[in-house]
Amino acid sequence: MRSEHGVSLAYGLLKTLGQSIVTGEFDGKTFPTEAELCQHYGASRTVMREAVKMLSAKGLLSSRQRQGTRIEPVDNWNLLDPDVLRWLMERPFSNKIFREFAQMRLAIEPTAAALAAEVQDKRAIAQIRDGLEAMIATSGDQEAGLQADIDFHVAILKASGNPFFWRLKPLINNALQLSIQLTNQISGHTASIAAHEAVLVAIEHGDADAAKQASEAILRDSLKLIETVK
Amino acid sequence: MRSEHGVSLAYGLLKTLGQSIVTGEFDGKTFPTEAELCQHYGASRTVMREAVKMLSAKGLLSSRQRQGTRIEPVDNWNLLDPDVLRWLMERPFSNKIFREFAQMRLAIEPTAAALAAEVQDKRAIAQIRDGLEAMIATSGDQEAGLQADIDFHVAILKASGNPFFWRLKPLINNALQLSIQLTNQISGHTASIAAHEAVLVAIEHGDADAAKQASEAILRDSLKLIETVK
DNA sequence: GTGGCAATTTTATATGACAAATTTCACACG
DNA sequence: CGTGTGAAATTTGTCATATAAAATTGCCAC
Repeated sequence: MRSEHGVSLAYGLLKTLGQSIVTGEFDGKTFPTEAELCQHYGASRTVMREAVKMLSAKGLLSSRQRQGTRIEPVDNWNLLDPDVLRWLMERPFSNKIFREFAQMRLAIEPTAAALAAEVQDKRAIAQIRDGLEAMIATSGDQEAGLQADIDFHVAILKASGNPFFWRLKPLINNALQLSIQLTNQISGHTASIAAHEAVLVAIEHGDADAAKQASEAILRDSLKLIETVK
Repeated sequence: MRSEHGVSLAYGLLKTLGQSIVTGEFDGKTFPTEAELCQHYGASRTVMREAVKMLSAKGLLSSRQRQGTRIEPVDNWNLLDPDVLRWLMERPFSNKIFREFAQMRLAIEPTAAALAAEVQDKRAIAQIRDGLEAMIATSGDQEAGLQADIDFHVAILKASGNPFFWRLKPLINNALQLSIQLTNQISGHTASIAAHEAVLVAIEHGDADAAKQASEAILRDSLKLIETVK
């Protein structure tokens, strides 16, 4: 999806610069001027400015005439932007942010599951079931199993009917895809098919409380797993 | 904060175009080409492209050579970007999104309050108290009272120690500031000072469960208020 | 030393030119 | 009549250069 993002110079610079910023490559130094950036990366001012503007839109940079471009305080970075979160999670020693993200999921997904039980969006619920069945079917294949796990969780967000929950899809996608590097295992999904099924059944039965409990159980487990990683 | 965003041409176009997109001004029509946009808004290609790139960074647009620029499906809009959410809430008939946002707060803030009770960040807790006291002190002044209410809630997010929660600050700021237009009243904060105090006290006592319950009570009330608006 | 003016630095904007990608269209050929 | 092939057209992507505007720095007069 959106493969063109990788190819154009502007999007390439977006990624390169974004990663450099979050990994702290510019810490201490003053951020380069446009001219220096162009020189360093061999790009024209046009594309460099477009990249800087995109990073500004994500809260990482800000520019002012005569003063130059600065890296914004981390508090202003838009953590909830898929690119930003991905860059943060890709860098070494990212345990902390994985843990914090898991904690946020723990706040959101059980509520989403409860809502899904109330809303009863049949099509979306069918997608949750598809995810679960794919998890079962792919219990051998790690790669496909992870994707099925992801599909299951994001389908619940969709079934909640709330677009704010649904919008976490790309974040969860990134986080779970990358979490393997951290835990060296597929978030234990094969072990927890029963737990996942409990969520689905509760949603299908319209039992909001049970759905919430079951979802919470899954996430507490995965949070526990992440917390074992030092 | 960031006053320059209002003045420069690029940021002006960002806002104008962003609002036009979310209010559906381009629905049905094909999105204009760069040349047409420049013509229409009297801007140079340089700034127009920078504005389009920023909107692309927020998920509203995407461009491809020869094919032109298109508005992305709503599902791809980054709802969790402060600008995008603000544009959506500013448009007429935005009840739905206010309700959905309140629902998300209901998932997050009680968890944040519980975490705050556990973490015991003294400085952040002091800010929660500051917010509450400002709410009491400003019970006459609507404007200041709202700001105090906002400060109270975002201070809890900060006290949770989780940057994902903390990142909701600008969203909540926007939402509460704008909610007056919707409900024609200051989210009933004067009436609920006791409820707010209950949250603070629970956090100070390190009682996570009580903090969660009390926070949930406040948010259920404000959600109820929003739901009365047709 | 102090106020103000001038020089300097850096981003902001404008314009023109060409490159690259992708669709459209016409034409030749079977 | 279909079909593929290549040329033309369209639109964004990239580059280079010039000028404007803002804000800092420094100098100079008083």
